[in-house]
Amino acid sequence: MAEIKEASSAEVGATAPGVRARRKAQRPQEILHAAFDEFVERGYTATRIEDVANRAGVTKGTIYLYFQNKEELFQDVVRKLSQPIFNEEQFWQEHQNRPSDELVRLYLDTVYEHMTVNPYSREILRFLISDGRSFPDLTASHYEEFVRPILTMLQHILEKGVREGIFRPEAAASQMSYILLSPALTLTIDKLLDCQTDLPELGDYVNAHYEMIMRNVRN
Amino acid sequence: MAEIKEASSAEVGATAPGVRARRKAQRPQEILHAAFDEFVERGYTATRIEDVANRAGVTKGTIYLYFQNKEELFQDVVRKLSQPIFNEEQFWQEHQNRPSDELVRLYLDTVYEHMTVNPYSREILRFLISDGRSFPDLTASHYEEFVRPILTMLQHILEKGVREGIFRPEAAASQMSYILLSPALTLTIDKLLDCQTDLPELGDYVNAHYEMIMRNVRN
Amino acid sequence: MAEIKEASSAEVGATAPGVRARRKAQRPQEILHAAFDEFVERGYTATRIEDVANRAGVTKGTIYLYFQNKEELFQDVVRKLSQPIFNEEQFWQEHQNRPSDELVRLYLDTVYEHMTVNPYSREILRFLISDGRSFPDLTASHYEEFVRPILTMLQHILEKGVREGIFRPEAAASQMSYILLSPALTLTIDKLLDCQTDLPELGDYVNAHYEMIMRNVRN
Amino acid sequence: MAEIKEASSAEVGATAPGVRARRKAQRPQEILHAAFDEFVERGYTATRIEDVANRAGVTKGTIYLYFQNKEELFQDVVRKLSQPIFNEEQFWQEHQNRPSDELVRLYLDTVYEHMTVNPYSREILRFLISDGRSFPDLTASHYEEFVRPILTMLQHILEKGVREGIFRPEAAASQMSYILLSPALTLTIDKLLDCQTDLPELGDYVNAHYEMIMRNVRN
DNA sequence: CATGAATGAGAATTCATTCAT
DNA sequence: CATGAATGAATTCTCATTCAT
Repeated sequence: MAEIKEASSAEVGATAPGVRARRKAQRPQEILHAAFDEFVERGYTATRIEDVANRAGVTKGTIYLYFQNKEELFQDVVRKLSQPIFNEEQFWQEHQNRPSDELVRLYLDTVYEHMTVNPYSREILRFLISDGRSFPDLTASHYEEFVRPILTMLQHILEKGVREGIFRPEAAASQMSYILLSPALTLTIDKLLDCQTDLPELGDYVNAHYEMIMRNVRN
Repeated sequence: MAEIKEASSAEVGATAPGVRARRKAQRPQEILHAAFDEFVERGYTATRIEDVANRAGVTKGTIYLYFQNKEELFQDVVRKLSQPIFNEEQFWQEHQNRPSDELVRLYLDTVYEHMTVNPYSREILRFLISDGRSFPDLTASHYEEFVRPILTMLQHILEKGVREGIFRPEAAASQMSYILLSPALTLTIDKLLDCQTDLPELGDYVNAHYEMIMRNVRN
Repeated sequence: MAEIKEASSAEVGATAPGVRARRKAQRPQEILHAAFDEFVERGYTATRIEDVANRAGVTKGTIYLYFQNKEELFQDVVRKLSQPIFNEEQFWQEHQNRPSDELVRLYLDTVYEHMTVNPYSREILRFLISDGRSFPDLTASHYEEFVRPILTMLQHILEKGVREGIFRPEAAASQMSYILLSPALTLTIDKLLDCQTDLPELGDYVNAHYEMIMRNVRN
Repeated sequence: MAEIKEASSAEVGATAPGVRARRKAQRPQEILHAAFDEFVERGYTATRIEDVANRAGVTKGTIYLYFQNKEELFQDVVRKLSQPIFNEEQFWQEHQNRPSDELVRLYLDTVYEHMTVNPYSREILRFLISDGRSFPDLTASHYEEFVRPILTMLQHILEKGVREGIFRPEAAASQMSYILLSPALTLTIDKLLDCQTDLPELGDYVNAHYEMIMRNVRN
């Protein structure tokens, strides 16, 4: 989490006119992160605004200067702290001319790297599973903006492989990317449950996942 | 839910001494189901005991005749409404002499049938993702009693296939069953999020899942 | 306390026609004693009817067969378990012709003996101090029936001593018995507070009390 | 009660920064007094936090800004509203060179004056008799801080009289002060019970008490 | 802008009392 | 008579939200 907070501070710090203004400009971010942490620890309903305020180093009233109410705060946490894994355009540019099986590997590495480094996606998934029914639009838009692109990206790689003839035609069937990505979700849920499942090393797991995909898509 | 209520009435109905006794015997089940429904709709923290009571057709006080407090009620919901998918022994007896690939198919059909017919496992997963950190033992024991057996069952089928030479030796590697079962979990989470993902028919999905497994385990 | 419970059982036991009837006849007494014990341990408000019932070996409903409600139960405990220390007439008959100073000693011994053997007076005093304002008539009538006679008895002894010329005339002044009996009340309060005051042996205390009286009343 | 409230305002009033701060500084005292009054009227258990709040002119929630819970409130009432009768050092300074019998009289006058003017000691005794068993440390520390010093003070006066030869040696025996002070406690209990005992004027009672003491301690 | 005292609508829990069996 | 399941009013305590300073 730290690296992200720092990233966001960095964005602001450089050109801000004074300490006061800098503080002020950061406030919403600081509050969002404090809220995120509290929501992770206690869940939405059990989190008290005052806890968020304390963690953010401000007082209750201040929260209400930046967020209408607790529900808005929650939704803003989900909306503003969600981070896309891929910029698809950039991915294609960076990896032009690579064979499709290598692209699958790069894709997978990126997905697991993101999951490893960054607790946001995982915990936001928890928020949506726990309290999403109270915020149906939020769930839908989060899915469209942050989940679907990941599936679409894989779909595009698979289609490329099919076009190139190294993947079998059925590899681009509609539900395929969905099924092929599943093991990553399984690992996520496992961490959310935090129960001692005896999983192997992450590296082995990624390899196994990669091989599973290949056996399904290769001609 | 229906089948459970009926089961419990059946146990008691015949020999119950009087109306009062019969009611008393059913109450805990009725309350558990009402609580389950409310927890599903609102989540643990946002559910009020009075809501549970109203849904169960009793008053607040009655809840406390049968459950110490809200936390115990929650834990009892998870413990008592969880249902094992397989009786492994019975599975083997019923399907003696079947070839391993057919067993995989039977296994998968059972898993998806269970998921379709019965909201308990799915919603209890939601409970544990949402509030499991407040009840760590609960999560652990639920995992051991209801989740691990499903993985173990698959593992045993895979091992049988390997022994018979129709599955490749790596099919019984430790993380394999974990990975191969993932698509079922994905579907579960999808339903928990209740967002309009454009999944195909369940039948097609199961077929795709089955084929994914076969491509990974066949020699 | 035991000896009193036994006393009351004994009264009934001998000639009762059957066990059932005997039980029934004892019920109110048993409930009163159970209630007394609970009130002593927890105080009036904090005592639950069910605790009383459990201690009496019956169920909640049964209490209401014998007592209108909790308030009545409390008042009956005070009224029916209060025990007079003296039967004044009997005292005079038994100790005819004794000199007055000896009567004072006999009187004092009786008072302290009663206090030692029997927790009722003390605890009923606690009840009245704690909750008497909710039952003003109760307090008044208890005072008249059980407290004033003790003071009057002493008053009469003092008057006798004055008549006989061995006590000075002022010994029979109106507030005198009140003041002279005070040390016994002090000891009672001390026990009610149950704080470790470093009082000497009871015997020494009674001697000191007796001497205090004598120094005040002797000519 | 008045004098205490005023005292606390005086401490703060002068330099307080604003109305809010001034209010905040007074609130705990105001609540303590309101709680005291309610506890006196209804007893600890029967007093509702809301009653205290209403009497203090605030709402329920406010009580909890200043006191953790009802038990703490009760204990703070006992601890913070208890007032020592004597500052022993000051007593000796003010009354240097007075004969011991005169000191006894001054002592007694102070005790009864305190009892007359100030309901705190009396009612706190009620609290401890009623509910002290739920707060054993409270009872013990109250005894040490507020009761024992009164007995010790008398003990010291008696010892001085013995040294000076005007009191007989036994006047300083350990239980003596305990016995000699008893009539004051009797009067206190009498007021707690609020039953119409036909006591004479307070002045006469104090005189009688004083004479009782003198007859016991004079050579 | 920021504060934090105050509010008051709830929510969990308890328990005297009733009444069908 | 006795039971004990059920009730529901009452009570403690919490916390999102407001607003005077």
